Amino acid sequence: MTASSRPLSRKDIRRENEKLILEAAEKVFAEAGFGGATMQLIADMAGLPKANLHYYFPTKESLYRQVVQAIFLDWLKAADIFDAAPGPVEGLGAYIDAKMEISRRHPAGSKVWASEVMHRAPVIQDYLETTLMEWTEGRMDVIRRWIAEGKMDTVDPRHLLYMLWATTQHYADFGHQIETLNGGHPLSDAQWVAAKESVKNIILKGIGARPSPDG
Amino acid sequence: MTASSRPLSRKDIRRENEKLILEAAEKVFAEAGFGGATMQLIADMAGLPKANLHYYFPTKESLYRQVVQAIFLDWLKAADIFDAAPGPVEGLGAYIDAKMEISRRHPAGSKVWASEVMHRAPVIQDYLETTLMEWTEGRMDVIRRWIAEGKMDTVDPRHLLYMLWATTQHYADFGHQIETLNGGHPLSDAQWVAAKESVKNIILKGIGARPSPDG
DNA sequence: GCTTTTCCTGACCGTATGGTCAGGAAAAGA
DNA sequence: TCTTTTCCTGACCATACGGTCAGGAAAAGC
Repeated sequence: MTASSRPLSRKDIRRENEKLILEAAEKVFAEAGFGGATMQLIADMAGLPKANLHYYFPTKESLYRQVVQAIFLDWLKAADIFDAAPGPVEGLGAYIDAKMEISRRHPAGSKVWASEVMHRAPVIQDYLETTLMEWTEGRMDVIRRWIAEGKMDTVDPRHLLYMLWATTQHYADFGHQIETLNGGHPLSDAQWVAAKESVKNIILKGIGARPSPDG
Repeated sequence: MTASSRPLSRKDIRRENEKLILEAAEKVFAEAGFGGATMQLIADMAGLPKANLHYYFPTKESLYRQVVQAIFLDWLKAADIFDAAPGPVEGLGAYIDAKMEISRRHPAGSKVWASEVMHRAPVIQDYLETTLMEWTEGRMDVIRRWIAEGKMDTVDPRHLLYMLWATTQHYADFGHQIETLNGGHPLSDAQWVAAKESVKNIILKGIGARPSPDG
């Protein structure tokens, strides 16, 4: 038997409610944009009175900021695979898989990020200039190393990264368009596999990625 | 000497003001999203009183609808090159060039489109289901023909199209992020050329596109 | 010249929104 | 048990927004 009826401690309550609010906020911000989202709608979706939202998050901006930050951290984490890999086939392949999986499982987050950047990043500009900049430089170094080691063609690592981001996030950000062009149905499991394979095949072949010797 | 001081005819006035409003609206909708945009801001940017906007466009929705429609028609037109080409190298190459050029010259339009689709296309869903669907089917036929003629590898034409859209539009929709990662400077002419070449090289090689015999 | 149509706009209105607050409930701490 | 701290919320407020309208200016039509 679970402890379902045990009275929640203060910490539990706070954690639980913040989670409820952040999840609801992510969905509403993704569907309506920052300007179109309303605190009332987020409150309804979280099942809490509006005033309670303002108890945990003083302003709409502060709530939005936390949503965007959470997404950004998630993304950074998802790219750890990149470094450990012996070469582009494994590294970029796994990275594409991971980002496609995020697009599938977490499309709202991707949309919020896209919307934030499209609006000139009013809230996370400092992240772009520091954390993302450093992350990007590091990944470009990895790619340059692979090129120097003859594991792939000489390509501009920056534009390769942009292509990876663009293609994988497209399946979340433009998911509605893709769904419509799929006859109104969400992509099936098999179709997601096909999408991943298509992306990986074209890009890995496109950069002349050669499998590592000891596969 | 130009006819700068000639009194404008009714038609001229209407055309001129509608153009002013639509241009201002596209920018404001792109920067703030539909929900964040205000008629007052659009009016200020167009240099007209707010009530005058409502004279030409009865509601905010109707103005937004016209902005999105204009963008959509622009995009369709830009893809004519696609059909006439003898093979993927020329056809897809020219298509990538054209779409990259739109991303460079017309980024606001791309952002408005992206925002509309991300919000489940409340205004142009019918376009997605009819015009875009037909357009997509037609282009996939062309790609299948090229595959059948041995001019490129066997790839899923649908996901190839998505990759083309994603990659080219990324340079408009995420232009701010790209600019930030470029040290805060917009891409130079040379950098745009490099971007185009990178995209074309990777994708065309990735699909095994073979140049047409009579180049 | 006279009438009709189109263009223009300051002032106004109802509503919805982000945010506040007083006051109560209840867990934590002593 | 008593006090303190945290949690909770209905009612309220000021503002900003989309949209209206009456009435005037000025081309177009005759």
